[in-house]
Amino acid sequence: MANLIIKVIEDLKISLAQSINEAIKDGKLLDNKIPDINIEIPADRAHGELSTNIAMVSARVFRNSPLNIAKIILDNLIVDKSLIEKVEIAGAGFINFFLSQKFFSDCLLEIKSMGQDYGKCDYGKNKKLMVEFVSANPTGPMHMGNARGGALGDCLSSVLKLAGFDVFKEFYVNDAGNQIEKFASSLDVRYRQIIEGENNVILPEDCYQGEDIKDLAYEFYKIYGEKYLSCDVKERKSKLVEFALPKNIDRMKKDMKKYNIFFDNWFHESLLYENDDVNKVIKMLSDKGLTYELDGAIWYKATQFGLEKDEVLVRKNGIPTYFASDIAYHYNKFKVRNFDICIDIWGADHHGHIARLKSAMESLDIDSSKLHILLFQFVRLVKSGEVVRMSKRTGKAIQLSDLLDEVSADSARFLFNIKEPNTKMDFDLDLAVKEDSQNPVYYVQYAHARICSILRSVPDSVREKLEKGNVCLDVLTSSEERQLIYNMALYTMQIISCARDFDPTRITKYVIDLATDFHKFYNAHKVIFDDDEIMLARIYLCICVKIVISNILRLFKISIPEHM
RNA sequence: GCGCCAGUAGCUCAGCAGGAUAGAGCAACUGCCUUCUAAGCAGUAGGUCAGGGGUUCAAGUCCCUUCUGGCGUACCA
Repeated sequence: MANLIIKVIEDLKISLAQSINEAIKDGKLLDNKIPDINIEIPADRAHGELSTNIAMVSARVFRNSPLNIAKIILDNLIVDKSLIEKVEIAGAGFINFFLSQKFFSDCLLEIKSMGQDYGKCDYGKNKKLMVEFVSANPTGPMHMGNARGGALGDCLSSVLKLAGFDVFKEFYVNDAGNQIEKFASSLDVRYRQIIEGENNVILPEDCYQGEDIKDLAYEFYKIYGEKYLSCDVKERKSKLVEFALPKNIDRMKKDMKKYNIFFDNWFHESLLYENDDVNKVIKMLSDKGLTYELDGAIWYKATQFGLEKDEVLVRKNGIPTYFASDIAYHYNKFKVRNFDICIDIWGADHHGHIARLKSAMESLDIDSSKLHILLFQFVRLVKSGEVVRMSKRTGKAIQLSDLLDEVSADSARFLFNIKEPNTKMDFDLDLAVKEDSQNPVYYVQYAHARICSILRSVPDSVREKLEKGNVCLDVLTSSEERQLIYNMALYTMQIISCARDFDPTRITKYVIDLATDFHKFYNAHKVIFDDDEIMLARIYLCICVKIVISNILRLFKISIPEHM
């Protein structure tokens, strides 16, 4: 499945290494260790399609000038002339490679023959990987942060899958512990307020203040009336939670569906309590002498591992902390379900949790480097140049569902994947609903629709020739055509680099670039015109661009319009 | 105070494992549709890459430091 450009680069590295070894053998270069050979993509195509800085990097090792070293390497260098037509030394000692017309033609043949599979590779082969994302608290509605995390997590999962990983997507439902207790108390107060009057029952400050709690209590009241007013508090609370929690979880599932996100599993935190897993990991830590009791609480000796302070595992009220159950959860991911790599996507406000979780994992003999935490910074919603905090319609804090009422899932998924996760972002509502080129998702979709339009106007006679396969691609020599082909040639490498860095946002930028290359080509050249040979080649090129663009849109679950 | 993240054109941001002359879009100005979708393209103008040191053949990119902003520093999650 080796992709053409990747193969060319690998071969080139071998050739360069051979050439250098040859020169060492001949005494032309000092017999020292050769630095790693890097092949780069020059920013300026005047410098060729590929280049290496090996002569500069090795100047010190060989105690020679970069230009001399480059000359010596070039003297011995044997490359595949059918794919690399020119090699030159430039600048301070770069060695630049110019790819042949055959390479460009072969790229198109590869794309066309792989079709929907173009971009697939085995970079992550045999690696079982989990992406856990969104994992919104089920005590309330989902917010803008969940929207960003959701788009990032889902698209990252797709990229990793394409890169060959065995990907499992999970939503962690925090349906246990302290915040459920808080949820219960909040519901309880609201329920009693309905019956006894708002002024007669006070909502404590540490309860959830949101309107959604009131709504849930009211729904409960509509069904059961005052039935649970006089019963035991504990029973009332548990009835309220039993009623409200599934409703919230259902709503999250609906929101996710609307957002085109489907999880392989919704993992309930409560399961860790039912199976006593939380107590088990606490006991494991205790058995290693890593816990102690103070003020009625059980603490983890985090300071023993260089962290700032020790952390509570079990509160004095007996309820384990989020930290404790998260240790159990990650123990489950690695030691029970045997994932090789786990990626957690968190809002940046959780970053303080990383060090202690990793520390606890190491204490449980789990290699914490297998856990990657992807942090994303906060999102602000902006409309008409102003920050929007509340929904005008409902008067409540902006929720994910409000966003999706205004903005298409296509637009939201794309725009949340434009900015690198670890930078703050303003989500521009005006831009997101705009159906023109300013909205990058339309810009890309438009390129696809344009191609479809061209393909629709291909004359039947030409279509027949195309199907017979009599296409000579060597006539695609203009700078626009070459740029377009070369960019498509790099797609698989882009996928690998995104998978390596766990960053889906580069693919978004890549497809925008590709769309630009296509629009430029479109304006510079006519596809349907009187020269059959060139027409056939350009149609073939268009088909390939359509393949790559639609592969990416499909990857990100964004619609692929044929007309716009 | 300490820790994490950020600071690039008037605005919003790219800059992919340090590479060649720092790039887009928006806003401003100028062109390109009797010809495959102008939701497009070409051009002009716009910069002390927050400041200062350092490492390197080469620094927006790495290190140190100062300044500015966000977040964290709970028996919240």
